[in-house]
Amino acid sequence: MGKVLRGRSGRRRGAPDTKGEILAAARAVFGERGYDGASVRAIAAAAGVDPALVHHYFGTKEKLFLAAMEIPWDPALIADAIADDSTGVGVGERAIRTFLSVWEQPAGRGPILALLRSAMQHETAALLLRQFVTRAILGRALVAFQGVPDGALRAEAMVSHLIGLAIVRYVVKLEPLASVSDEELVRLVAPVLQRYHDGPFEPGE
Amino acid sequence: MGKVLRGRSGRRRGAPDTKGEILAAARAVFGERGYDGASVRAIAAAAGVDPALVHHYFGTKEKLFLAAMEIPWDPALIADAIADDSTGVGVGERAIRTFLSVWEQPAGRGPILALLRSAMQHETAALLLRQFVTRAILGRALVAFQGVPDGALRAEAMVSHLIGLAIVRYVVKLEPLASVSDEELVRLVAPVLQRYHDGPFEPGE
DNA sequence: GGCTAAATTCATCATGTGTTGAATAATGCG
DNA sequence: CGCATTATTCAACACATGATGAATTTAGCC
Repeated sequence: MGKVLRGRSGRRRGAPDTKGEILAAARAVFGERGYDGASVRAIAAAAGVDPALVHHYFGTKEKLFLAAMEIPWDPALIADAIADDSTGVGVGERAIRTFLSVWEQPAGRGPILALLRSAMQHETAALLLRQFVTRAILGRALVAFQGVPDGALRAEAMVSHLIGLAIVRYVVKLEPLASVSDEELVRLVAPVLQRYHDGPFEPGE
Repeated sequence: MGKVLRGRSGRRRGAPDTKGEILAAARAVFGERGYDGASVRAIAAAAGVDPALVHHYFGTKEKLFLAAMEIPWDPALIADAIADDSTGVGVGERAIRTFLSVWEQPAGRGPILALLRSAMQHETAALLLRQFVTRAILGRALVAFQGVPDGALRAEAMVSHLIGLAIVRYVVKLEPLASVSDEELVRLVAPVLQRYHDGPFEPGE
C-alpha cells in the first residue's frame, strides 16, 4: 500500500527497468483505451512514475506509441505457424488456432488490441496496422496460398474475418460468441476459413 | 467562401433546419473521428454554428451522440432483406449484398462507422453497438437460421465476418480488398458466408 | 572522495476540451 | 404594434492534455 507514492525527486536506488515498466504500462493503457484515449499521465500513473519521465525516455507520445507497438511476440513465428503445411490440418484450422493462441492471453492481446483500437481513430496507427498485416502476417503466410488464384485476395478476406472475430469476441463482447470455448470456436470457424483456400472463385461463376 | 462567418449574434432569418444540420455534421464527424476524437467544437464548425448551440439543442455531447446514432436507414428493412427467403439466392449472398448496399453509400456508412469507431473506445458506444446488432439485425435475421442448430452462434459469426470486412475495406483500407468491385466481393464472400448456414457443426466432429 | 552523467520529480505553459449563463436578434401570436 | 418565445452567438470557467526546463537525487568512473 502506498508504493505509488515514491516521494521526493531524484534518482531511485538500485537499477530498476523503469523504461520497460513504462512500455508495459503503455501497452496496457493503449490497449484499453486506444491512442487518443490513453493519456501520458494515465500511462505514467500505471507505471508509478512522473509524466515527465515518459517524455524524457520517449520524447513524444507518438514515439512512445510506436515503441510500445514493437510487439512482444514474433510475427514471423505467427506467420510461419499459419504457413506450415506439415501438420495434417488445413490452413483454416491453423489460422484460427494461431489466432486464438495470441488473443487468449492478455500479454499477446495487448499490443494488437491497442493497434486495432488506435487504427480506428488515428491514421498513423491505421498505416501501422496496414503495414503490420501486410508485411508481417500476409507476406509470409501467403506461401500457403501459392498456386491458388487470387491468393492475396482470399488471404486478406480470411484475415478480415479474424479481425471481425477479435472485435466481436474481445471488444464488443457479443454473446454467445464472446464466451464460447476455444475448441467450439475452432470447429465453427475453421471449415469456413478453409473454404477461402479450397473453394472455387471464378469471375464468371 | 466566407459562408461560415455568420457574423453577429441573434436569430437567423428564415427557418433553416439547423438542428438537422447539426445532426448531419455530428454523424459525419463522429464517423470520421469516433466519439472521443470528435469535439463539439469541430461538429459545430462543420455545421457552421456556434458550439453553444449544440448544447442548447442536445444538452450534452453524449446525448448528441445518441441522437446522431438514430440511424437514417431502417434496420428492420435491412434485417428483412437478409431474412427474406423468397429470392433464389442463399443467405450468404443476401447478407453480403445488403451489407454492401449500406456501406457503399456514405450516407448509410456514416452512422455505423461512427458506432463502430466509437465502440472501440467508449463502453457506452460498445453497449449501443451490441444492442443494435443483437436487437435490430440479429433479432430479425435469425428467422433465416430457424431450425439450424446453434443458429445464433452461426449468425453472429457471420456478422463478425461482415464487421471485419467493413474495417479492412473502409477503415484500414487493405489492398487489394479495399478496391475490389462489389460484384467480385459478392462472389468471393457469399459462398463462404453461406457455409455458416449450411455447413455441419457437430460438437464431436 | 570528487565529479560527471543519468534518473527522477516539480512547477509550469499553452492549448483544447465540455459546459454554462448572459446577451442579442428574429419569429410569431395576441 | 407589443411581447413572449425561440434561435443564435459571445465570453468565460474549470479542467485535462502534451510538452518543457530547471531542480534534485543517485550511480558509476577516475
